[in-house]
Amino acid sequence: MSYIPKSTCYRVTPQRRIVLEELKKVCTHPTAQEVYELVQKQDKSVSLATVYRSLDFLVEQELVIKLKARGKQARYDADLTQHCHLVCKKCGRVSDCFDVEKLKIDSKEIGKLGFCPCLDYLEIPGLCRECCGC
Amino acid sequence: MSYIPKSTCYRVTPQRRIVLEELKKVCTHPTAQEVYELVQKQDKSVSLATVYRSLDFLVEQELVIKLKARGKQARYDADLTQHCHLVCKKCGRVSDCFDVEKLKIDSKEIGKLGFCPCLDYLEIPGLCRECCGC
DNA sequence: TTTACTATTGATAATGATTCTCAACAAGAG
DNA sequence: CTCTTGTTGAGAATCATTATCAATAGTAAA
Ligand SMILES: [Mn+2]
Ligand SMILES: [Mn+2]
Ligand SMILES: [Zn+2]
Ligand SMILES: [Zn+2]
Repeated sequence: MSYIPKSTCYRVTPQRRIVLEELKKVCTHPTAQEVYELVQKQDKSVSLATVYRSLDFLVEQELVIKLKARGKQARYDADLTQHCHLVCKKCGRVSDCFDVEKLKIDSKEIGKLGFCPCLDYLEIPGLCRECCGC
Repeated sequence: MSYIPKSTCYRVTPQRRIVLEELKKVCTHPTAQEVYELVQKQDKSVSLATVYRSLDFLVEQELVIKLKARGKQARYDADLTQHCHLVCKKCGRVSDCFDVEKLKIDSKEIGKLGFCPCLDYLEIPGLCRECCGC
């Protein structure tokens, strides 16, 4: 009689697949607009709104990380290996820092302040090689 | 004959003074809108645009720090003693961490990656006491 | 297959924080 | 006072992101 809603897991659509695949190809931490341009090269019919929705979806599925960085546009990263980000305050470029040992942030000490840090989302502001004289 | 522009340093206007004074009173890292509401209690005639402009000005003068934090609105801090910020990913609250020794980020090691970090602008994402079960 | 239902999409409008425009005003130099 | 430039309030514009909505596509029951 009443229609029982199914478990609904057919969620890997062609659009979402393209977004994830294109994001995996690059290491530039592109903005949504930049992802859209990459996706367009694969399929002209995918809309910008769908790119935004796909990115949201992939972030929720924890297949993609969303970076706030500097600037107005968010940036995205499909590399899930633990690393943090070095964000240039001048040009906005985002580079990776995989050697997390270089960041000896003492989680336990911060924990005593009543705060559970997520260090894999850490964005360290500064100046990149090109923008920094030193 | 030609008018030589003066050194022009009469820049501490009443509006800017109120903005800075109100910001110094609080430790909540308010948004521009929240600063506007504080300023309104002192002087109803100050506009939101002026609050934005004053905050920009104070940031440029390095009297105020601008935080990107999570969320859409920027936050501001008039406390210039060296400290970093703990940003709750859930509720958005920003708290201070003055004991920078707790953050033993190795600037030299990061420097080897060709990046000059500004650790006094560091925002550490995580979960605050209220939002974290642990 | 046919039907019923729901998720997803493209196109487009709306939102909202921030920035810009501009005429009026304020203040310093002469 | 006069000239010039900085600052303001009011409101418009910008632009990244989100919401709306009708159309479509996928799924499962019958
Ligand atoms: Mn990365
Ligand atoms: Mn602070
Ligand atoms: Zn740079
Ligand atoms: Zn919280």
